[in-house]
Amino acid sequence: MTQVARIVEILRGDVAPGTRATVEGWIRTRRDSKAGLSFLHVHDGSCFDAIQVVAPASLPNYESDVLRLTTGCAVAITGTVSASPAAGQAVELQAESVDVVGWVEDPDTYPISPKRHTFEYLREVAHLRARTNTFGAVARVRHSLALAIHRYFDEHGFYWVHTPILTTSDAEGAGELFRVSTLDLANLPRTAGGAVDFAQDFFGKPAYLTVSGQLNVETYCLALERVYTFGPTFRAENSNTSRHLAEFWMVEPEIAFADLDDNADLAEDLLKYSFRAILDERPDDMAFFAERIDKQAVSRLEGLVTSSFARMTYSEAIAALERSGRDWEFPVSWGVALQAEHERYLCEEYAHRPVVVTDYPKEIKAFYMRLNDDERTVAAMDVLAPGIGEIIGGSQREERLDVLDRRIVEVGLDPASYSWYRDLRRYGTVPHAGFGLGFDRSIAYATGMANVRDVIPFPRTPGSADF
RNA sequence: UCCGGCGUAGCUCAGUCGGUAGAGCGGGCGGCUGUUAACCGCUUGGUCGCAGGUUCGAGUCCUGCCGCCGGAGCCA
Repeated sequence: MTQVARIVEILRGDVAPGTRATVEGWIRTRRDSKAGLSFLHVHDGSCFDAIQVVAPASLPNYESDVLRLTTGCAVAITGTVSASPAAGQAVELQAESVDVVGWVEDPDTYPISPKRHTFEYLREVAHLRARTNTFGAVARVRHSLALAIHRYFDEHGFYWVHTPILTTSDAEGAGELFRVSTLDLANLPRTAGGAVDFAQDFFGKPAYLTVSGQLNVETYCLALERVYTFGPTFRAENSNTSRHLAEFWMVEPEIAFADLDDNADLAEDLLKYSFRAILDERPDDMAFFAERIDKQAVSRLEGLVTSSFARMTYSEAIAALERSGRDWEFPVSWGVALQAEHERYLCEEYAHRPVVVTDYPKEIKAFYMRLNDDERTVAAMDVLAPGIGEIIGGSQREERLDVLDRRIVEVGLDPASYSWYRDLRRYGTVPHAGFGLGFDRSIAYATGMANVRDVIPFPRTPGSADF
């Protein structure tokens, strides 16, 4: 009886030499030898490496099938696992049968030919790019990081809360919203005044895709104490950068009976735990990233998990920027928002590691962030990572109803629109805090991939939502 | 949205001063070899993004449009 084995099981030695096994996967390369055999490299996604299959010319379908195999063909190969006599691999599979499950109908135009491709090109063939070394590695690291994040929270008493994707809250203030409607766009119902009559829409009012689960998850925080969201988030901003997606994944923990220091501790602990997990669980993929994508990929993570993050207040950051003697494109003074060039300096040149910047001027932050005693700043924090910029943004939340109302009015919003959010402050309010971690940005940071469009399977950006 | 750059073979690119379209890789054929991003030879392969304009002649110069990429802003 022959068992189907994942390639990783064979390569790591779980299948003893001499054992018959079947592997199922896709051809990466084929090399023929006049010694009377062909070498097939087969990958199945179970690990970075492909397995070398030795296909002897004595196979009945050697001429008809094996010699016609090209990159991308799907195969099922049964053979004997054996030690490899040549350098390059410890074990290989001596084929007894090679079944072609699916041919590549035209090797000349197969989009993933065995050569280097630019990432820009591969985005155009996103349905096939997962077969490449790079995107297979990204997929495995992405999976590993997601599971590590869930595991961290589970081990620390957090509950995963499924906050809604659809929302009718139109004033979250975190970005442009995608409208969701079942109205006939070509024949919109109108009110007497001529406006679109959203009373006839699916929810009886305007609806959108969520830009953050935070406000919702705060409600569960004030019941279960430690909670988090992990799901897709949507922003209809016309952002065209290597760090922005219209649909991205965000992790938003929220902790009760906690202040900004607890929040920063959590952010640092979570990042260290989950990045350490990548190093432990995906050494093969990370070695590839360090070799081919970004030489610092492994050393950067190793440094991150063993050293503490730098921490400074916004005021200290401004002072450091002023002392730098740099000629900033955007002049620095207390009260201005930190620009990309400032954030880059702080983590890449000033601290040489991730930096937590806290206590920003209230004018440049959201209304729900807790007002500090100085009445000028709020208990906000950003975590800045070298090479990628802001990967975390968070705050201690304003738990005092009178102060919250004052802030809502100050920024021009209507307290009546936040009735359930205000109720949390009316009924058993407690200090609490939380943050948003950009999951895709974290993958980019960990792998050294330069563009978040290449760390998510099917990127959505302005003007682009194919596949 | 703003600034900059780029659109030439399946892919990555070169193409000089405006003068009949090139290379590498891939694919095909052959050679060689327990090979390993193999190597050697031959070969295949083009709406030069689209539409106008200038010119005897445009891949090349001009105008408009479309698409993509990078940076900025917004943010995660």
